Amino acid sequence: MAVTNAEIAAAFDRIADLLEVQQENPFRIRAYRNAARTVRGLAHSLSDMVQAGADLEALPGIGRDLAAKIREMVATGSLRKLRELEHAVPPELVELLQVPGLGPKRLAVLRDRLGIHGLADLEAAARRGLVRNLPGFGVKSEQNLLRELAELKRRTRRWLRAEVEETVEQLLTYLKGIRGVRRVEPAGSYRRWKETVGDLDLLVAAAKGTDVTAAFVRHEAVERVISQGTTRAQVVLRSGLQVDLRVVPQASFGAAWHYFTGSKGHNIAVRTLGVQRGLKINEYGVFDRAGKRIAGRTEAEVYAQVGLPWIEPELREQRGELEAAAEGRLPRLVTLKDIEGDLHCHTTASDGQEDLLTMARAARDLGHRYLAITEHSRHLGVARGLDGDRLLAHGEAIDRLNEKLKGIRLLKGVEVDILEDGTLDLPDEVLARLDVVVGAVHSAFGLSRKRQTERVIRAMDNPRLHILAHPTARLIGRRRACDLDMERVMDAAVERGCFLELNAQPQRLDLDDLHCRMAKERGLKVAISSDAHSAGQLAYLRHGVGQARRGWLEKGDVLNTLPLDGLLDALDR
DNA sequence: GCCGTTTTCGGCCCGACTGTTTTCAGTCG
Repeated sequence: MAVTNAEIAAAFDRIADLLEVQQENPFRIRAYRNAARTVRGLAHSLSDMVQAGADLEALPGIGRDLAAKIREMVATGSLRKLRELEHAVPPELVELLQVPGLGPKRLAVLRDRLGIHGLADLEAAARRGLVRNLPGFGVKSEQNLLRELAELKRRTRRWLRAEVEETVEQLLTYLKGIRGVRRVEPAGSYRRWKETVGDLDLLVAAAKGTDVTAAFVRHEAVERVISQGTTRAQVVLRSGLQVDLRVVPQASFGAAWHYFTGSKGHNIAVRTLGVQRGLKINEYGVFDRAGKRIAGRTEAEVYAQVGLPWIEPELREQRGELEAAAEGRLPRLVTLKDIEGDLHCHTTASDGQEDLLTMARAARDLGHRYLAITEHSRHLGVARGLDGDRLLAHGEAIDRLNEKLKGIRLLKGVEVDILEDGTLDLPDEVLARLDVVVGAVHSAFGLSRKRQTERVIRAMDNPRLHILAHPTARLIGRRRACDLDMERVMDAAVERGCFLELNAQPQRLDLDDLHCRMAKERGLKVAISSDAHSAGQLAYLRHGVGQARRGWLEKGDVLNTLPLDGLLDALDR
């Protein structure tokens, strides 16, 4: 089977880890990490690109050597260099790099002086008090290592972005209440709307002399303080979430916000543009050769100094946004306000929690002009899926409600199961009487790539199907994506006049950002849908819009930015 | 290992905090 981009990226990262343990040239290590990031962010399969004879060296951070390694990986499925390194370095040794506070230098000391080769060795040595006497270590670092080892066992999770939204709001409110604080904003991956966040980055602009970090670490939710200075503090909340706070003067706010929003790769690229113009860019501003600050109050000022327009945070992933900005072809990203309606939700008729009227009113309150009611079909027993008769009766109830409703139109729909052989779970004559047919895989997730791809394409062969829901069926952190040849699926959808969904449930966000970009390249419109199972969940659309924006989608790339008439035309296959 | 309107060699983003030092190295983001 063809090697995936993720596998190639993982191999490069693994090489970087191993080189790090060997204390290789840090720039060489960075080159591997940069390449891994580039590969991970590609919208095309490298296997296909190699087969098509594409110029790999045109990719950022890929030169002669790494291009050859990519071709080797595609041809053989593995890397000789990686095998040699794995042979030379004990695997447990690499795990030690995960311990916060332990880098390659101190790791080498532990290995050479105490023969430590893994987490268990380190714990035993620290407990016996052997670590404190090593050069560069002391009692404090020995204790810290023991605590980090304990932490490591219970931690190592990422958080769904949606999970930490409430915490963010609470912390922002708290920080704004501190005297002398002028402005508080989230930064980091949270601001870039990544589907998961590893920790939370918050930025504060404060008047001189305001002791923000002292007040911050006193917040009731803070369990432990990792570090605390005058301009920066890192804490762990009771929930286990790590929060990094930075404090800067107002004149530096834009530069700092840009810097702490990242991504790291984007920042480095912007700084490098600065260097080329004789400028130094840091979190305090943009400085000329004389060391005079010439910008920094706003992000736009910083970008302007390197000759670029302001770039939306969701695009700052070092995936071509700087080039697009330089050439004046940044996308005008879709916004929540562009959304005209929602094409996927459930009521008490299947596994939803609220009735038709409640859902309709809630959707109208969000400004929607239409809402498709898409109950499950009979095959999905656990969700009390509907058979044809119940579904048609439900449709009559929707018709009756539409006569009374003002300001919003309910569409008759279904989320019909795509069975293992690619047929749909309800007869065509039932589907023909609906406005919107959403099809979804809810079983046999583990089929081979070939069979899964054919299954989905066969479902789209049925002209009654309009939208393929949560195409990969992944659940972030819980169930991996189905193995689909997404390029083939998308090509097939375009040929057949089908659409793909971006399911906005926080644990799905399926299509993901890269898939959105693949769709856009093909002119395939995406439906951003809440899949709400309650009235409150209708607002989940914001998560979907965030993901869509990460995928460079514009208003015209999103199916449900169409007004009702246009939508019904588009659904007419 | 990458990369080039200063360069095909010699650079490679930059600052904060901690702990161990007694002026700084290591680590992190």
